[in-house]
Amino acid sequence: MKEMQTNWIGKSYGAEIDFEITGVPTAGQQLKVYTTRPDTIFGVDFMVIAPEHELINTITTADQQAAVDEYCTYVKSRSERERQAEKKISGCFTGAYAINPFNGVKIPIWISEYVLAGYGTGAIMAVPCGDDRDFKFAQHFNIPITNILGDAFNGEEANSTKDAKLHNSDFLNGVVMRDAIAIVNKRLEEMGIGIAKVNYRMRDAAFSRQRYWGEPFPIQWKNGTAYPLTETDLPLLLPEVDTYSPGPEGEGPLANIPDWVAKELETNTMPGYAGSSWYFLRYMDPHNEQEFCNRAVSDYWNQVDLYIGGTEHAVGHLLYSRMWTKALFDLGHIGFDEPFKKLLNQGMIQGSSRFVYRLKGTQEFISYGLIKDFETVDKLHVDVNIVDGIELDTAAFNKWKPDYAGASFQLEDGKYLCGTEVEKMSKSKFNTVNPDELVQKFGADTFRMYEMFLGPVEQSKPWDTKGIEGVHRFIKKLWRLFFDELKGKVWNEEAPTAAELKVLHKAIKKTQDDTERFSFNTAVSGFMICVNELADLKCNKRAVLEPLLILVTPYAPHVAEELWSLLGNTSSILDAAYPVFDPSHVVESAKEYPVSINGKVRTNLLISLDATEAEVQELVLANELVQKWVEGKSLKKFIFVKGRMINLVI
RNA sequence: GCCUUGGUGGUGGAACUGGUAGACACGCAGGACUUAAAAUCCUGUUCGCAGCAAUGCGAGUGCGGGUUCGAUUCCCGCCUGAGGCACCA
Repeated sequence: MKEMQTNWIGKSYGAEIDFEITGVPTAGQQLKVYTTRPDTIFGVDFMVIAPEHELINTITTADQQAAVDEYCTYVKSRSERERQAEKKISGCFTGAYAINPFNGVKIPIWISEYVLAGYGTGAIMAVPCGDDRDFKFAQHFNIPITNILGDAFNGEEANSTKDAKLHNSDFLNGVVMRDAIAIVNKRLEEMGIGIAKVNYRMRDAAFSRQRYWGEPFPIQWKNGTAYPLTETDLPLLLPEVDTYSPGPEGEGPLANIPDWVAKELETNTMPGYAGSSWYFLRYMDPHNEQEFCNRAVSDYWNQVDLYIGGTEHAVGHLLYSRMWTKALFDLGHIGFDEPFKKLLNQGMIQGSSRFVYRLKGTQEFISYGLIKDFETVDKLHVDVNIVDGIELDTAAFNKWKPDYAGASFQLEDGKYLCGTEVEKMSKSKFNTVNPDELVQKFGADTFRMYEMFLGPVEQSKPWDTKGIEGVHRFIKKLWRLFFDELKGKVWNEEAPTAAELKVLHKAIKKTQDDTERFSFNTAVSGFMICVNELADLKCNKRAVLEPLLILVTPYAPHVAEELWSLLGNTSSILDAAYPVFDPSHVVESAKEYPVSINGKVRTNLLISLDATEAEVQELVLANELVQKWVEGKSLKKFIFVKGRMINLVI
């Protein structure tokens, strides 16, 4: 996550260096390159400039003019996509040379599309022995390679290390590369031909959307120039509209409002992250007419405790939110420079897709197990709702789409079997399931709890309703502790027993711990255990059930609230005090210890937790089964971990 | 190619600091209630071998090694799934 953000920002430390250019029609020109490795300056064997670089026009020699023109035309003919996809090595020599400022060596200047115009200066110094791309380029065009790495360079592939000692590097010989960077930078600055520089990756982040729902820009256009509204005209509110359809010529819906257009107001609106980057601050002080949030108020509420979001927000919402917060912090408007205390990445619920295989050019469908016998089949997504497991309902398939009305099938064992794949859930993949049906059948609480019960929140997994019955049974069982189908109300005001209090307080502890560490699936299983045990104890006592309901509330809020009110409570369960764990209810006096002999469990012994190690050893050795194993051998070691286990080494 | 993660029964998963692997649930099998079904309840369910049985023995957390009295957990090497990054000099 942090790495994604780091990559997105793309901060790099390097240097800009000016090189004299020689052997060209127009004298006195300089080539400015950006490099993160000034230490490798004695290994520069050629320069590369981007095909869009402006120097091309003035440094290309007459001899090379035709070749350069041809190359630039070729590059223009290739789309961005092509350039990304097929990474062909291509380039062209300009005929010009740069001069290495330290040793006067003439360095040929090449053009290649592997250098991007938009980053750094659009020009690089190429060091083939230290950079993979430069190395491949040099090999491809037979450019001699200078080795400044000594034994660290094998001549077969580039080595990008910073830890080697420099060779062939004049005043840097023997210096570790990492340390040489600062030395070179200092020299360059003294010579007035270079400067240490931090670079960022530029992003095309359009802060503008052609839609209605977003903050309107307080911008007014006059003769094609944008002017900000004066402060007295703020806030600028979205106008009421009847329709959200796009404006003429693909503009935003605001372009449909005559009044808005007449005032020449900007018709685009701000993107989602404009408001979502700081709305949590406004929530703290929503009615403040003077400022976005009073400092005393934000000091009181402080940071957001928990941010739950998928990784897709890493470089979207989360990153911008952090940036805005840092800016507001620097300006002194808030007292913290990170918006969120804690981050939780929930996993994605994926879809489980099903496929059918159509013989090319026909309406004949081949069952999954048979497709290897055919050469050309089309693999097509099929609606998961007409597939039972992996068996296709062929009649439903015929009805699914008009095209398939006349489809025929090649079956295996009388069935048409589908292929499967786990993918992102998507309508286009026909693997979506509608939660409404499940909510209608089982209720929202069951649905909610089942999602939690599926497994750890941060894990992605395919949606599968196989176990939902179990959660639903649990909720019904919880209900039956209060109301019996035949007898009606069964809950009572009797005083709880020690055993019942133990069950309750075990549950309080477990829910607390598991919720704290976002282990919702195990918390749900804890509730199941608690309800199972209370049912076994036939406990229908209010004194136990009421606290349990409060624990359950975040997990099954509707049922909890309903039962809470049926118990006669007049205020919401959301306002009830959270139960306090009392360890005295769950203390054990004895433990059923597993007794291992050489690491294998051979028996269990119930032993008091008060017993000393010597007493335990005596008890264990007296045991018949243990004696059988120990017989004839000597006890080498006795391991006793109080409250855990016993191990005998013989 | 680089980085981050995961791999445990038929299935989803549990085991929090190295201490009884498989909690809880699904599914399956058998049983109770019922004219029947639904609902509910009870019993069993990692695999293999032996036994009428209670039970016993052995193997077992992707694979191969190591550390340890003891490893799903720690270390080394490998296989494999998922996600992200990738001409950024």
